[in-house]
Amino acid sequence: MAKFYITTPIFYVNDKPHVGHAYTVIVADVLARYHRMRGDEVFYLTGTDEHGVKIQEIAEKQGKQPKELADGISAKFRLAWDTLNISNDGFMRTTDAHHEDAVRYALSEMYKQEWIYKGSYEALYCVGCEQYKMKSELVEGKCTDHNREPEVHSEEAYLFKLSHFAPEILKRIKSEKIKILPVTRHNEMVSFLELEGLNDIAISRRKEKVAWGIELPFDPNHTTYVWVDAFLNYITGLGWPKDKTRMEKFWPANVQLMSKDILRVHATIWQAILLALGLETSQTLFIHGFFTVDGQKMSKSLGNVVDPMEIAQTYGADVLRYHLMREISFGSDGDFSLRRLEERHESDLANGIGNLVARVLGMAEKYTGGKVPEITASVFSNVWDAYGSHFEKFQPDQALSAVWGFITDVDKFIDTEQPWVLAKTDTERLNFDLYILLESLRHLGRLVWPFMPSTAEKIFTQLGLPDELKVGYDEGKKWGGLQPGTRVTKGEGLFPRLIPNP
RNA sequence: CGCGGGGUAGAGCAGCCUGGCAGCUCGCCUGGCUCAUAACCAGGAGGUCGCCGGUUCAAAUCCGGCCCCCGCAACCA
Repeated sequence: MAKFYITTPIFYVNDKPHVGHAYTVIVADVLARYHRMRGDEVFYLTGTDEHGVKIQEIAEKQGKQPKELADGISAKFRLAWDTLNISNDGFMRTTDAHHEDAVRYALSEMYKQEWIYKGSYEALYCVGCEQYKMKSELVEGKCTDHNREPEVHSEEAYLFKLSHFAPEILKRIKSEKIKILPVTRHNEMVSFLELEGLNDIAISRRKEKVAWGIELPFDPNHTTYVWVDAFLNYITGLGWPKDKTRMEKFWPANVQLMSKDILRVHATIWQAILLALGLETSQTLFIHGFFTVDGQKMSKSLGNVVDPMEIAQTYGADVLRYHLMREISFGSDGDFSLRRLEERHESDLANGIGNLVARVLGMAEKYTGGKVPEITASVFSNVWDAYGSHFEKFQPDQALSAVWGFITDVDKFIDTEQPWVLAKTDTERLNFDLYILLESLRHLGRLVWPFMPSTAEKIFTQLGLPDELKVGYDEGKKWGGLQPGTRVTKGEGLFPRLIPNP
């Protein structure tokens, strides 16, 4: 039995989840469920990143302790993922005690081996604000509030010997030992490393500056900065360093999903930390794009941030899952639009899968009293081959396309066979066709399960197959799994139209 | 010369890596069917694949140049 370990980034708890977070988590969920369906032993990890000066500041503004703030937002993420039916096996919080212990352990180890050394860090201090600034907060090198260049303060810090690992990392990326997908991202990283290389980076801040963080075990005046803390979740989530069996079974991760903005740090700093700790590097980094909303950048100031909870509550989790997986070509940027979501709901879900299921079960009730006929037969080309190969190539959107092609084939079959005529003229052929149709719905349920788990379960219920998910992958994709005599019932429509036609 | 993505039918997108009849969804037109959530099926109209040049028997696809749009600029998925 193969293992499959998949991770999403851990999300920063400065605000509640938005549709971009949801997208990453849904993609990971679809891949995780697909591998579970195949019978692989799966571990799916997500979580929240909770330390740092920003959290400290937001908490102060709200008159809260940082931990209190983090608890609240972290809970919102978990609730959102429950609502979206995300099947993660672990949820890491960087404030979990065993994570903090592990981070201290990692820091000590790296310090002992001199991968971490004392040096200095150049901080930018704006006298006007009386605050340190990030490079990203400056416009043309100036503080936006005071229109002046910040002073450069040199500050004691601990540095990580990232530069040492650059050649090895480049080698591994080139040889695809660390595989970066899609190809354009691989090329991007290779040229970045070849042209610019890597400098050592500061991994600590003075405690008076960033109090909300994990103290360095070898210097209580410093807390560790985001890198060591956040990245380690990918292995502390497996119980590292204590739980050796789980670590040995699942590490290295088969797929680490992320969006393009954090590729660089994952392909460099994170891999270097692993090397420094004597661990295997990641197998695959899969990079997806960003969303715009109705063609515009999603931002708080524009007020167009999409809340996945609202969408799920209005339309249903499966509708959002389907839409995101189908609409966005996996790996590239995409646009999120409610109008498109509603369009897809009507055409693909209501008219497509919803109508087909109702159509077939309606006929079964009408013509055979809801009993699966005694005849078994197959006519459709094997949709499973295309489906599986798309998944192997990390193209879940293509896999979905193949499933919808299958739906069209079944609709076509009904039109060609005209069961409503056969009902009057040829009972044997009618039964033959009905078996094919009902069995097709069983396959449809299985195909759709990784994407839309609730919908799949509804289909199985209507087909009288409560235990269908317990059937193994190879067994389940064979034709003829539906037993003659099974009692089927046309239940509630899967996706009632939002706008009934006149 | 900072990095990257994009410009393909009225709208939204795929195809480009690995050249070989330009494809999908929505919308529109015509026809069929009546089992189904007025759903389904067939046929059709609609595109100088941003512009210019090159390579090639053959270019949306490869190469060079230009124009326009959009992100990012080592913690916003």
